[in-house]
Amino acid sequence: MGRWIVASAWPYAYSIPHLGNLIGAPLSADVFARFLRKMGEEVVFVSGSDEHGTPIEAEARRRGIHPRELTDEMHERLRDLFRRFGISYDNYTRTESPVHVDFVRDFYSKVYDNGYVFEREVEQLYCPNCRMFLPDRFVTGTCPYCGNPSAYGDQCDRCGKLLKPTDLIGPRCVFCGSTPVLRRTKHWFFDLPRFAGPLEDYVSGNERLPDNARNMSLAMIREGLEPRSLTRDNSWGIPAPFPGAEGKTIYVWMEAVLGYVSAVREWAEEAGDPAAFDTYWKSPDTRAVYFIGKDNIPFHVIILPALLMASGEGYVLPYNVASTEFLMYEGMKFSKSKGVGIWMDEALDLLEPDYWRYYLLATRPERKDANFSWSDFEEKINGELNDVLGNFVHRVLTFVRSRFGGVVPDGEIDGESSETLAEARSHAERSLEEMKGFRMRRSLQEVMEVARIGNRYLNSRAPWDQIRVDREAAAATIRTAVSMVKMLSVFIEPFLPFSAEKIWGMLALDGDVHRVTYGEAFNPVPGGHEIGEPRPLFSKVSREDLIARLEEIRRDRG
RNA sequence: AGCGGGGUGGGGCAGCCUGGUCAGCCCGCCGGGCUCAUAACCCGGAGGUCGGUGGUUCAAAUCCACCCCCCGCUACCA
Repeated sequence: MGRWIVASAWPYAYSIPHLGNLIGAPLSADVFARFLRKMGEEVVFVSGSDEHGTPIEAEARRRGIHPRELTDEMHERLRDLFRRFGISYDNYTRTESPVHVDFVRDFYSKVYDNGYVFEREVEQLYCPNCRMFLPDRFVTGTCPYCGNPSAYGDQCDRCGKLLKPTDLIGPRCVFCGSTPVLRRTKHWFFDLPRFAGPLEDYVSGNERLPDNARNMSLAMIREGLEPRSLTRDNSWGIPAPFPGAEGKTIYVWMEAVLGYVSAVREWAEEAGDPAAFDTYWKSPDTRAVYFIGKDNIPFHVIILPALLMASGEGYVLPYNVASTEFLMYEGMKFSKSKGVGIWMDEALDLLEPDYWRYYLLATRPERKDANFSWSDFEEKINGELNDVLGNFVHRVLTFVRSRFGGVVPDGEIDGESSETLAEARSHAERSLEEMKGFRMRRSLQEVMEVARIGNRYLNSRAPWDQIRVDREAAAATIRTAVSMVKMLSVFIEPFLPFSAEKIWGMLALDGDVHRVTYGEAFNPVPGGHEIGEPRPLFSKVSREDLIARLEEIRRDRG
């Protein structure tokens, strides 16, 4: 039996995640965590709201409220949305959690004591009106290369040139439009370059890392790492613990990544078993898996491991960083400002979560960017989720009701039937192999294959004919088919937990489908067992209706 | 610009690492079957020579070189 930390990227507590964010981290992580639990592994699945940083501080200032008021509300909304999507966190916490704050301060004290932090004076743009230093991204002006009047201090979105904020012609504060001035300030830096060697060994030695993550990281290491600033002049954040750093806070990124660690500590303490923290984070055989979008690779493959090393605490390095490519929306990038995409709250207003879970997992951007399109959505939901899976379950269960009075007949499973069960089983088992390799789309496909086999089997056995001439044979067919439905409910559970629960309920089986292990899935349903009332699991969707309703929802919300 | 990923029948993808048994899967299309089921399910068929060129090899979608096209990333936004 193994022990796993499943970590999902922390959403920034500023806006609702869209479907691309959902599949990239929380949903993928959830499927994996549920899979591990069914494998009988020890799992702790954590994430939380990332609530510090300039955007939130600036927004709070604009509204004249304390940032915490903003993040209190957003944290609750996020927690609620994840719950409604069935994301089975063991701990969904936040960076304002006292456990996290203490952990971060303690962690960086150790890194400091170990000699990996140094201070340096830098010049940075400062907005006298907002009375705050401006990160590069928050300075706007005219691009010196292409003349784009709304280039940002880090990059011009039109010509793609990388910029420094001081390159901009006519720089302005993005919040108030004032002209920023250069000011000197002191910052504390993490001496990342000193970990180049160990990092290179770690990255090149971890052959599980996806190609994109490994290659990108190795290239960065070889090009030369630079020290990373650990502090900011923001007031909203975790106070830096370094001597002389009063008034400085820890840079959000360098702090929020530690949430993976602190969230496990908090979970262990709340469970009344503080020692479990060390068991998870400090046992060399614990496997820590991170689910992130590809834009987060450098932070998880380079900076996080370096920080963990620098602490000297013996924390386990990432076993894998399961990064996904991006999801596009009708061929365009998701964009809140342009209204391109679908957001988690809207999705739940349109359909039950398993519809989204199915589509997103079947379309998961694993090796290249994938595209959400309504026509594809309609096709997959109607043709696969509804017609293949939903209809198979329904036709089997209604047959038990109408021909056997709702009682699974005590048919002896014959040769053909046991061959079919074996075939179904081999696909089910293959789905587990795919999952171990983080190929969730194929894993899901293999589970769906069980339903396809079931449909084929029913057609070839034709129990509606059998029952007129050979009730025994019909009984065998139906008991076999019911057993396949059971197999399906267990194997589909990580992907579609709500539907799995419905199927399990209609089968009226004992226990909890979320806890039952894969091994149990293969035990045939005994003859004489009475099932519940079958109800269709899904219904077909119409993209015109959905699009129209989405527009309605947006109108209502203003 | 550098780096990474991708280009396979009408659409969406797998196969490529470990060359031959690979041209596969889902959808769509055409034809047929069935009627237990949510006009669902099942069977058969047409359709691709695997972005281009050149090479390695007895043999290449699969290895090598060069070229073309699409997308993304490039670290102090989170």
